[in-house]
Amino acid sequence: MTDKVLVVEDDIDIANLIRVNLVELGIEIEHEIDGQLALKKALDKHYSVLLLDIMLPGMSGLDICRQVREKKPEQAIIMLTAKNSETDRVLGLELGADDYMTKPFSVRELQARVRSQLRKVHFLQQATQEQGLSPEKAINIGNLRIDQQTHQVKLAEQLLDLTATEFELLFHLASHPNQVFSRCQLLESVWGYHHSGYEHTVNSHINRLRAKIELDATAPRIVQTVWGVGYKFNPQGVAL
Amino acid sequence: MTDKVLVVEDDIDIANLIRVNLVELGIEIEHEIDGQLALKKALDKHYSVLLLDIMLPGMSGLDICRQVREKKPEQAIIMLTAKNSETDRVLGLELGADDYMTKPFSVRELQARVRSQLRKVHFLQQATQEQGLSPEKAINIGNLRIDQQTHQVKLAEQLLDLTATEFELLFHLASHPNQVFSRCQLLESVWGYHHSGYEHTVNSHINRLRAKIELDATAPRIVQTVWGVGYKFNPQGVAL
DNA sequence: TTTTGTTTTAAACGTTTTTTCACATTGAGT
DNA sequence: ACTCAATGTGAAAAAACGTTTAAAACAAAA
Repeated sequence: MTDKVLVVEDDIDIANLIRVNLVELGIEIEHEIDGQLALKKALDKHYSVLLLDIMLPGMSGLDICRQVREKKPEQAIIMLTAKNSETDRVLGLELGADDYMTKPFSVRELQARVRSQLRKVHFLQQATQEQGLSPEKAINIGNLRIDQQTHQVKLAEQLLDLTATEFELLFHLASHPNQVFSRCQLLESVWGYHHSGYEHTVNSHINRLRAKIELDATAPRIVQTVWGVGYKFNPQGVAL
Repeated sequence: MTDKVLVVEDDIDIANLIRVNLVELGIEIEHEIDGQLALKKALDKHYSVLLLDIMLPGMSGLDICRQVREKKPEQAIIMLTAKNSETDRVLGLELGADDYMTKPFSVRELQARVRSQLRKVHFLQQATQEQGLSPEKAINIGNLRIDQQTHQVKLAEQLLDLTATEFELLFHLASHPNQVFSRCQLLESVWGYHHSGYEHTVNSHINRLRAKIELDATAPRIVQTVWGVGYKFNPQGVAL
């Protein structure tokens, strides 16, 4: 069964960002701007996960969260807010949210958190229905294995010691073999949208990543440069 | 989405005034005093809007405006000046500023103008995103395949090694089979408007492109010359 | 706080691409 | 065939880009 997620968010840009990146995971999206309408939908229909912005026209995300929680105690809810204030966070969790993301969030964070909720939901369903399966998300290409669960990377049975950023970078590139990403795109998907940092930073990380995964860092076969464009993951570089 | 605005202004008081009143709108601010550094930032990083004072140490705001506009045609720019002279205003707009404010300005005016630019930016982003939902990412004509995702070009299953410019040139021509483009038009669409260079450059690139894709570069069948007019892509040249 | 490790920024350096230019060639009109 | 202007060619200069290294900023842990 394809999971369905209700996104309640008034910023069209963020909503689209979420849509694109969840659809990529094979998740169906419904988008609602108005708080009141969203509440109605959330109560009437079935969604695997609710993604609620806190600041909304019509009704606060916190209100929606509380009312949904009353009627549907098992509903998975992730709160979403621009504020970074601790009070909101605490309040959100107290009102029954299962998780919380502060904007700006990276695409990977978004996917990870939603996936985490889906796993929980599926586990519950499995427990009650005594059936079901939850696919583990790990990348296996050639002799490269990237496991996001354990955050481990193995190349030819050799465990690599990557930092968090290096891992995300490699994971994102490897998730889209052969696709070229500009430094700007990488900043958006790995660091988070509208991340303000120099594109130069990407070079630095690519450099260190290569030092760890390439046999010969001066002639990269796995993470390759596309001149004047960006970087790409070359699956042939890890072919068995 | 939190928008970020770069304020380039050497008067600390004004800079603070701007900061306070834009933060109030939920906008993130970066402040830069020196013109040269500001230009670097503006080119390397991403900002929703640039607020440029004209009189600056290091480099004039007009120069910054011009140079940013060349590299980032879509960047929203608001010029800022103490002078009330019409010439500056005209000059600023000619150099590609989107809006103009003369000091002293009211807080309401500041907020209104910035918000107006943000609206435009968001609208554009939304428009391009929607357009990008069903993107013609790859071109397939005869035995020629051009893939934007991977930035790869295959001719008769043979992978061609094109530079970024060569790729764009071929892509643009192939996107409009049989349509003749003048060198000037090509400069505009491939290099970008406001490009200051000789039309002769196009010849050079066509030349190198032909050397790579044509069987016989002296008798081009794919990228053909239309005497006295320009160049065109001939689909018959790659027919199966 | 100190220490350690990571991330970001900056600068120096080497490479590739782009541009430019001089000259050769081609095509249209006479 | 001749001439003129448009186009093609190839090589050198200039610019753009990418890598590397080191240092600074930052954050986490001891």
